[in-house]
Amino acid sequence: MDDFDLGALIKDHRKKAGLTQLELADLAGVGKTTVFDIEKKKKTVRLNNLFAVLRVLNIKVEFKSPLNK
Amino acid sequence: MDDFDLGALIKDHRKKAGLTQLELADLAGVGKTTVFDIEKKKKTVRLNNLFAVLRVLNIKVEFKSPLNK
DNA sequence: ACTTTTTTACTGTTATAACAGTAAAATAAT
DNA sequence: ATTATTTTACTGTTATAACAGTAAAAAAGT
Repeated sequence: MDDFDLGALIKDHRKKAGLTQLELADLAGVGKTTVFDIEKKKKTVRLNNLFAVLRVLNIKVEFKSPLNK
Repeated sequence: MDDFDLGALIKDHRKKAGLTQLELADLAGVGKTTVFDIEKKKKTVRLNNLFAVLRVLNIKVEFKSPLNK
């Protein structure tokens, strides 16, 4: 669940969108270091910053449990 | 995507697991304030802390995009 | 090969998340 | 209704994420 390489997913989508780290950072309203950290799988980033990046790249988040499945 | 009430989901699962905020916090290895903040939809929590809580509650995270769908 | 762009990596500073402690509401239990 | 438990809310302190700046390494373009 947690070992999933979210950084690679984001990098891949960023590339396909033709964006540099800096451009993505600007669009998401975060610093370039934050985008770099996220792609490098840093786990201590703030949720709102990650979500801001995901929003730009049109990546949606879903939460699944044995209950609400 | 972002307006989803994750706090309510977590609170619901915690209740169904018969855990108090403090117990969940201890199990997840975070402070009680963090669990409180997460349930109150605070968006600036750290990713690793949120994931630690989700792990205890058996809630999985999925990332979906128009590409990898 | 050279130039330009991008990424990686490190810095010092600033803002703030995380935390334990406390106490007052709110809720549940007897 | 009392008591006990849990949740909410507020503190001050500490740890660290975020940030811009810089520069070197890597990649892409000419």
